[in-house]
Amino acid sequence: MSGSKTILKPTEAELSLLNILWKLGPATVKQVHLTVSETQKTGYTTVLKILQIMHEKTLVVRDETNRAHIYAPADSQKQTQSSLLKDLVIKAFGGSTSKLVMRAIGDSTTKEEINDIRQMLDRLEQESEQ
Amino acid sequence: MSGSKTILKPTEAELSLLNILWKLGPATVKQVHLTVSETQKTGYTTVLKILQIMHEKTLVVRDETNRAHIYAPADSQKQTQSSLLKDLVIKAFGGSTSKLVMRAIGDSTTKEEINDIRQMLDRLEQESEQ
DNA sequence: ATCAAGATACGATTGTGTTCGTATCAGATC
DNA sequence: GATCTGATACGAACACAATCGTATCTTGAT
Repeated sequence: MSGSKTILKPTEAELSLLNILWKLGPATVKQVHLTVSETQKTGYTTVLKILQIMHEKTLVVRDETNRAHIYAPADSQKQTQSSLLKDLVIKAFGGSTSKLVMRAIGDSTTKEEINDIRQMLDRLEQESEQ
Repeated sequence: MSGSKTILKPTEAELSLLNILWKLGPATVKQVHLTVSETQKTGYTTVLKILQIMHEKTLVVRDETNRAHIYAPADSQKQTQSSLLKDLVIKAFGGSTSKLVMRAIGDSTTKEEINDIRQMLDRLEQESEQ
């Protein structure tokens, strides 16, 4: 069920632009470039080119109504995060999500985070029990 | 404390060989290639080359005593998994491990896995409390 | 109509990952 | 010591990601 299609894995540069688009919402190249520039020095046309490539790959949708095109993520942040996780689970954790989760927890979670996670588990179990 | 060094991120092909080395223990190119061949068709020299590159990058150590060199992972599977997770947390989850964990749990864990994770949380909390 | 400003499109360059064919080397056997 | 075998080393080819300079296009103002 749900999405399917063969999973599209964004590259590193693409993912960083997706992060910006999820934060800004639909945006022009100019806006994206401006945001990028807060943390890195990257040329305008570099951002443009990557967005164009992402459009070809259907990682983003593009509204060409106006002269300055408006780009928006094709998939939700949630879907993309799930894809990337699934990929890592397969390639580095032998397909076991729980192994990944336990490694992640063991590494670097604070007490507050542990509580958040426990609540999440409770909620999940309730849902699946009724 | 612990490892540090700038995190060395294995590529996809490298990671697949690391998985084999963790499973086999120290092994020759021949052994690695044989194992690879169970699931993919990859040339012997391809495996050799990748192992050589990994050696240059210090992703593996190499025993050159005998004619057929013996390769072994430089870092533990645990360390590598942690590195990869950390990388994904930063690039796709805004640095929040708990967000990653919750996404992973929400996606695809079975009841048994949920129990495993809960036990892990309990253990963690006990440890940090004493 | 022309022009200037600001946008997209194109093309080249560079770097890196992956693959493998061929060359070379080392060691055992005759 | 010549040869055969099985290993490593080298180099080239291909693909893709990332970057950016330059060319082209569009539109509003003169």
